[in-house]
Amino acid sequence: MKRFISISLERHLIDIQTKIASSVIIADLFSEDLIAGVDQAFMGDMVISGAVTLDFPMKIHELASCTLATSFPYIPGFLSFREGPAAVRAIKALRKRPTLLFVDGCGINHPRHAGLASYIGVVLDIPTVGISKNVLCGSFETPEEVGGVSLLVMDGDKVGYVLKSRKNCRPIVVAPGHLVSVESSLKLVCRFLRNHKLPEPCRLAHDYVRNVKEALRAPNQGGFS
DNA sequence: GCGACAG
DNA sequence: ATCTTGTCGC
Repeated sequence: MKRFISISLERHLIDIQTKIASSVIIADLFSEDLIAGVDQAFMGDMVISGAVTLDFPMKIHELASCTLATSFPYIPGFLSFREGPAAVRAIKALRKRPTLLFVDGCGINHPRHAGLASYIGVVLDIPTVGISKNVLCGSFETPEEVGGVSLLVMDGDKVGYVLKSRKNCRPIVVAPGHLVSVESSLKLVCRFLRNHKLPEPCRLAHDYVRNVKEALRAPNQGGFS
């Protein structure tokens, strides 16, 4: 395999992640007043982030997006430096600040306990939960039954869960990002599951960012020009 | 040393 | 993540 960044830059980024991790608080200090989800898409050398806030019946309340030039390659363990900046700006663009944010990516279930969800949570000081479709690190047993859950462990510590959220779908990984306990991260995800593999905040943010991307690729094809 | 490796 | 049609299973 090839190196994408220098040893010195990697060391610097690891320092940043170590600081992020030291700022992370794993405890229930959140409210469910305004739930939100954020997700990113790529088009050429652009990163597009879409943030959505939800209303009571889990419907979209507000949308905001941010498109930036991609400034960092994808390197496992360093995703926050690639997607974090755009995500932070998309969330800041929301008129109402979320009180709980669902992020597509790892939380404390990360080599340095500083995944994208933790990064966004600390930078914005907003409670976050990380949801990923694949395991980056940690050991676990694969749940087979729908609704089945197993602990995700790292060095003897519980850092999250692997959840079989829907039939015929691979299990998803859930972990706290910031200001949410390990137990609550799972309860929250289960509470916002609605017959899909991913919880509504993530699914709606994903749909939204895909629409933003399509609109950028085909300007004026949405009518009213 | 070898393999794994969020999106 | 992204490139992509049909297709198998609920």
